Amino acid sequence: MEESERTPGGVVMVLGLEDADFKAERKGTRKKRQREEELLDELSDFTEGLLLKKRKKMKIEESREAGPGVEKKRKMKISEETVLKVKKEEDVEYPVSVKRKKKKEEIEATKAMKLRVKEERMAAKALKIKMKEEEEQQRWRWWEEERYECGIKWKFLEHKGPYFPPEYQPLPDNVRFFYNGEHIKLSPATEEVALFFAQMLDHEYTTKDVFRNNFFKDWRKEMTHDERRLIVDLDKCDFGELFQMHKDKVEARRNMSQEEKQAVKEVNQKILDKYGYCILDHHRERIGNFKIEPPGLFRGRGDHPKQGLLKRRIQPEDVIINCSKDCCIPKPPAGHQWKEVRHDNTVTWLASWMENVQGSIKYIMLNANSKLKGEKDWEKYEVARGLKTCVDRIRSEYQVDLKSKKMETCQRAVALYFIDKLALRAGNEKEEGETADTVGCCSLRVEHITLHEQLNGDKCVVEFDFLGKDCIRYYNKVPVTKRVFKNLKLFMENKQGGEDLFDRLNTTLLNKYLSSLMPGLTAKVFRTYNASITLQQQLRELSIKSDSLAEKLLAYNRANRAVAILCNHQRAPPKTFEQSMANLHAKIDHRKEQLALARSELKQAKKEAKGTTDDKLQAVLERKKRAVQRCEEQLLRLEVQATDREENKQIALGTSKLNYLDPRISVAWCKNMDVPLEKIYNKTLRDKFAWAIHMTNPDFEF
DNA sequence: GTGCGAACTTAGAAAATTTGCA
DNA sequence: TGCAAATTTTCTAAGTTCGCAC
Repeated sequence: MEESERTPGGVVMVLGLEDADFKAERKGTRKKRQREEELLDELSDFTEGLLLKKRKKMKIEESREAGPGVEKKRKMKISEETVLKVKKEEDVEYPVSVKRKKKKEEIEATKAMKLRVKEERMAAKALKIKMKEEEEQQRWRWWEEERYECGIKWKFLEHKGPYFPPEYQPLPDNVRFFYNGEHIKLSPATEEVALFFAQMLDHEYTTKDVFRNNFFKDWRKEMTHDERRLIVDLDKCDFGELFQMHKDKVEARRNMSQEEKQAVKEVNQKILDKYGYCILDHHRERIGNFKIEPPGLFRGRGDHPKQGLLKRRIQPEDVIINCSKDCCIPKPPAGHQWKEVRHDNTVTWLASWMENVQGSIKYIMLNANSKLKGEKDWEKYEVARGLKTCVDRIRSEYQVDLKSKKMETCQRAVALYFIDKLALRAGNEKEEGETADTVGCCSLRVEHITLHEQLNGDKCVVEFDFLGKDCIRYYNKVPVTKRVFKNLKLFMENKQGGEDLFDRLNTTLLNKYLSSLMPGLTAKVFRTYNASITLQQQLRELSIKSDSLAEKLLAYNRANRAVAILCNHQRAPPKTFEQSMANLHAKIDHRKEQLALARSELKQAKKEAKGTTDDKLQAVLERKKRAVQRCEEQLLRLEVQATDREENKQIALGTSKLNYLDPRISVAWCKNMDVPLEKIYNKTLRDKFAWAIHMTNPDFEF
């Protein structure tokens, strides 16, 4: 929901008026409004840094004065629009008999209305600026405060406990389950789990044997004695009516009226207001995941041996609460008790419970924009920057170690070479049969690499092919040094495909060695370092200050993409990709035609205006020039968009932006390139990286 | 030294919401 | 205005790292 809409009373009214007037303006209005808002945001951003709490009022005045360029631009735009509109109205031919007086009155009335609209719009904008300022002032600038002593995460923590999903509501009688063609009324517990399966019938999971078998095994555990005796074959189960009911519900939700949607929104907002925030050291902080995970079927990725098992419903009796001793302890739901209430300020979680499928602990933690997460994030990038100062030394050291006679040292050097060069993950050992078979660097097996003395003109090429985190395939052909190649041959000698490539190495040993080279250095720091340094280098290479905004953004995305490729951040190509690409190309063709037309009209106008000083003809000429320019810009934007989208087909940019790229590089780039930060960071990212936005100068270097 | 649990970060999919266009 | 596409947010699985117990 828009911030301004959330405010009760006046704001809604003002915005409502504005909207009504905009409707009257018809086509292109939304774009205009957006452009105006962008200008407004620019103005607001420009002033934000100047504001101080105590001088708020005075500063608002100052800020208006501080941005004359922007203000001028905005004013020019508005007056331009007014001129255009009046012009348009003037173009309308009135019957000769129409009284001039009436026309004059109408023009006056229109002018007055426009003035009113303008004033209202200005008022709404001023309010928006004010709200943004207030939000900024309310922001906890934790990065300006002193840090707590080692290990202490907070001194006061209060919250309402987690939000529990609603209890199961049994199916209505007209939704029936059939076994072997016969209608069976299931007990509530059996029915609930049946519905978990039915809801997934349009998902590939329910076609997989492992998923089906696991589900059936766990489902039978929920059945009554009689049900268990009767239902012995999943293939004889007919969930059709349950599935249909689910589909109908989804459809109904999609087709809800505006009022119904609003009502749902309000309910969710209330839940968020109550459970979604906590008080941490006198500041209200947003909680990241305040809801207990609802029961369902386990969706392990790839060939996960446990997919389909029942994730059982979590009760308050399973939940440990963590908060201050002296706070208002959260109350468990009526008739229930917490498993435990503890007061451990050396950890950041608010609540935790043990999950039944993998036996791991789940936590309720703070949002990424919180102090606790932000401080850690900042620290992460500082450690990565620290690596920059000693990476040359470390690299020469592992080059030397590649020649070591000691197998352990030699393997460590090759592994580190891969981690550094290819940004591979550390690769912990995993328990067989508990998870999908995925690997990282240290857990690579002989079967995951193929050595080529020669490949496509390159010497000493290593071909990698393995499943990494989330079962994402890593496939790469990399030329390596002769020494690395020779070592790999040695490591693979007399080994079967299923054996470990680095049999003398694990992540503990590797990280122990790394931490001896630099405090805080672990394998994953190399990923952060290489990602950030790549972004910085690519931005320097690709961006040109005189480029258009669209071209600058393409350069940024390309730099971002280089990192995503390095880190192997993939996504499934969108299902509608081909179609949407075709649509975009059709649009480009259409725009090209328009441009050709605009150009020929301009040519004609030039011809007509040549040698005359006729104001009307000159005005037409100017208009045609503008039209051509507009068309050219739009075409360029579309073409850039097409390139960007094509290059991005299977690559996920978000992960690196969120987790690997030092935000200060991006902030500094925006400042240097005069690119509004909003173009590359959405609201969530701006919130998460508030610390970086606040502290970064244009000359920042990673 | 090693096995394991706890705590935390990183990840893509799916759902929800917003935007753009005819 | 309604639909489709794009973007953002939510969800939770799947990693990494660290410290403790034996």
